[in-house]
Amino acid sequence: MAGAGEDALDGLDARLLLLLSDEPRLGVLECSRRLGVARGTVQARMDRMARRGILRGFPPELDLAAMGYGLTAFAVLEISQGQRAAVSERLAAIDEVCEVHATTGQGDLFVRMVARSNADLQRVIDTVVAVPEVRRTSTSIALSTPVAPRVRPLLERLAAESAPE
Amino acid sequence: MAGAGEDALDGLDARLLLLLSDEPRLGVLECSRRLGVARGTVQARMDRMARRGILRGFPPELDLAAMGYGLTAFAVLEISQGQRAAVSERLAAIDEVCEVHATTGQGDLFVRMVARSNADLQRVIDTVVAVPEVRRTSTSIALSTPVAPRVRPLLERLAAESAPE
DNA sequence: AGAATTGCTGTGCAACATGGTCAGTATTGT
DNA sequence: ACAATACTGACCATGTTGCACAGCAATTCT
Repeated sequence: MAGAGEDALDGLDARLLLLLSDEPRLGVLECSRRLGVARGTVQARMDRMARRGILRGFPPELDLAAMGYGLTAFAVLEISQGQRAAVSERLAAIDEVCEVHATTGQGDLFVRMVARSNADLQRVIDTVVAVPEVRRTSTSIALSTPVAPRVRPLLERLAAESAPE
Repeated sequence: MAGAGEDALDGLDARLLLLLSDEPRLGVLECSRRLGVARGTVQARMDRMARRGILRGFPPELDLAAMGYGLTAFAVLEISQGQRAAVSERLAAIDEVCEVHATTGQGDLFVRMVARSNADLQRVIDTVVAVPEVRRTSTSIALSTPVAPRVRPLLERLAAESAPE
């Protein structure tokens, strides 16, 4: 065995995930061909990663902008002490709220939301700040996204670390 | 036709996307069965949404925490005027930087990053703030995620809007 | 050392899904 | 009334899936 942390991804796992990232609709068979391993191996790896919770599935990736929700905004909320759960719940009820994190530091909650237009965004922000336990908010609009959500570099590093024996 | 905005998603599109969100590995045939339409119809809808850029694909969804990257942190960067591109480029070169947005408001760039441990996070943050054009930073650590990235509510609204004739 | 375990390979098989095409039908637009 | 568009239901050849099997190598246990 590798000896070190055991239940970590090895090079093959990482290469498989990279392959699937690039061409997600590949079947198990194609993957096995491209990776140069047997089909059963790929199947076993995918099962194992799924069991471990690493590979959660293959959800459709939607482009909100293409769906009409061209605006993204972020908000940092400061809330009344002990109201995190209550506020989170209310935020979760707003369709346009796509993500909420509780954070350390000045703000307490960090919110990502989308909207169709400036007017729509105004409405969404108003809805968010209308949550009673919210004391102070500071919002900003995303102008561009120099780095879109990605995991690839980490996978590549894993693949590089484990492979070059 | 619907009469209104034409190139919008209709109820069937939305229901298809919802279905795929719930069970992403469903084949075209299964989808057609569950939606009660012909296979060709599903195929046509998926092709159309793909052409329009709405449906970008089916990338594997990975759980970074399960992969060992249990910590997520956010940073707001204030940078020297006109250096956005330069800074973005440097940030993109850092593996642990998973997302960067340029924003309005006080901060200029908003960064999401991950790390394996506190020590690792320290290192990552140091790397980020070491970018020369960065003037001021404020980082916070994600303690929890009351609302994980989601699109579902928007799809459900679409499905509800178009369907109930 | 010898035995057992584990992981990968390569094969075979039946069941099923895929992409393609085609004709028939309803609905919408001119 | 005619053309265009969208959906249906069927067909086909091909490829893929899930499963089980035996052979092999490396590693770990006793």
